[in-house]
Amino acid sequence: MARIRSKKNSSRKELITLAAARLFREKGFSATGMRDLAGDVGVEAASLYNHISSKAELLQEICFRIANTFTTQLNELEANDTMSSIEKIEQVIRFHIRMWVDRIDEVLVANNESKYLDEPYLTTFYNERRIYVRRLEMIIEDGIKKKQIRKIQPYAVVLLLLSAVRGIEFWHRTKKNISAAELEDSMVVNIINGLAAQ
Amino acid sequence: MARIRSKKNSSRKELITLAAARLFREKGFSATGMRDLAGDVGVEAASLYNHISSKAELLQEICFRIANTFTTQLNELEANDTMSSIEKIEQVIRFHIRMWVDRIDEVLVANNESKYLDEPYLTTFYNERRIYVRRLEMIIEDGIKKKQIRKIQPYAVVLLLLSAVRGIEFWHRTKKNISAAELEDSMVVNIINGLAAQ
DNA sequence: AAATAAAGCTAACAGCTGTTAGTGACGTTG
DNA sequence: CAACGTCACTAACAGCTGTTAGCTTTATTT
Repeated sequence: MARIRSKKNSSRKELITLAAARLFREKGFSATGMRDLAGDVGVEAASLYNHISSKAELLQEICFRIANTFTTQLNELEANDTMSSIEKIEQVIRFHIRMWVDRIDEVLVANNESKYLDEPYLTTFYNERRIYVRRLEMIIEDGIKKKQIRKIQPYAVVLLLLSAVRGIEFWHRTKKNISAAELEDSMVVNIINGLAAQ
Repeated sequence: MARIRSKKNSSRKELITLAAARLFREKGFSATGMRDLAGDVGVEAASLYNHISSKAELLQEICFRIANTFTTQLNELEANDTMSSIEKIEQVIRFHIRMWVDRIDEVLVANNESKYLDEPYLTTFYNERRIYVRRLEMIIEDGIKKKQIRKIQPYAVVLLLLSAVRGIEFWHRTKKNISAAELEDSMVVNIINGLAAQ
């Protein structure tokens, strides 16, 4: 029987998924072959199928794992009613930056390669993302209503947040001499200062 | 003989290149097949080769045409010594926005698909882009020296410019009810105001 | 009208794509 | 030791890839 999912098995699949994320990010989903991936893992292409069921599944795994990570964090944040809107936004920004720094491969694949998801996953993924952005807007709207945040277009703010965080990628590539923590703090300070009322 | 390059010929290749830009943008370079492209143009795949010499050449054409367009504009701007630094930056921003609005397919391909260029084109392209960014920084440094621009990190400003303009894409997709001219003006006002000294 | 160039077509290629089938080696458990 | 699950291997597949060769049709020029 052996119903216990062996540690070897799950860590092997995990290793393959992370290697796939790195390759999909670097070369793009379509340009990455199963033989490339196998070579990276140190195995023949056919052997991969002892652990995964298809190339498409790898992309799904990467994209939805990231989507769920962001959604879960937002769930916890929304449930917390002791934080002000500004504090919530600060937590969101910190979380985005941390994800960008720690899990850059998966995040970039979810951003840039998700268009290669098959249906119905493609539609599901885009819906989840749309809802996520909408929920961020609602936090900001709430903050404006409570006069904790300057009166501005919530959608524009979300846009600013997302593209500011996106800028980290460049920064991260060129200025290696700044630590992740420093980066996080200085970004948060800059953005939050621009938002706070008065 | 007939040494005159017929209008038909050049416009046919142009048509193919623009269709390629649209497909490369939509589906990515690797995921776009010559049969897809041919279908879009209304022709069999083999017939494309009466006008172009390879798929790779199409990507080169798109990327370097865009690179040259930006570089040429910057050349003219640098040669002009009656403009202040702020005015020059304003012209740069306006140009970027106009390119983003008018030639979105080609610009996005040059941004996102250039990694699929073969050597030596890949290296050449990245070098041109690096030099372009460096030249923008120099305009800003010059403006700081002449006290026309606030004292800030030039590299950060260039980053801001480029990613702010990038945000237009989202905006453009969602808020169709604002004209390109309005968009350009409001973006320019916002960015320039943040930069000017005093 | 004859000649020539431009641009389409079909058929086919070699190589690569993701994936399956079948086999055997290894290590753990009964 | 026998049985079993895990996981690697080789060989092979059908379908797709960019591209070429050769031929024919359409348009332009002399």
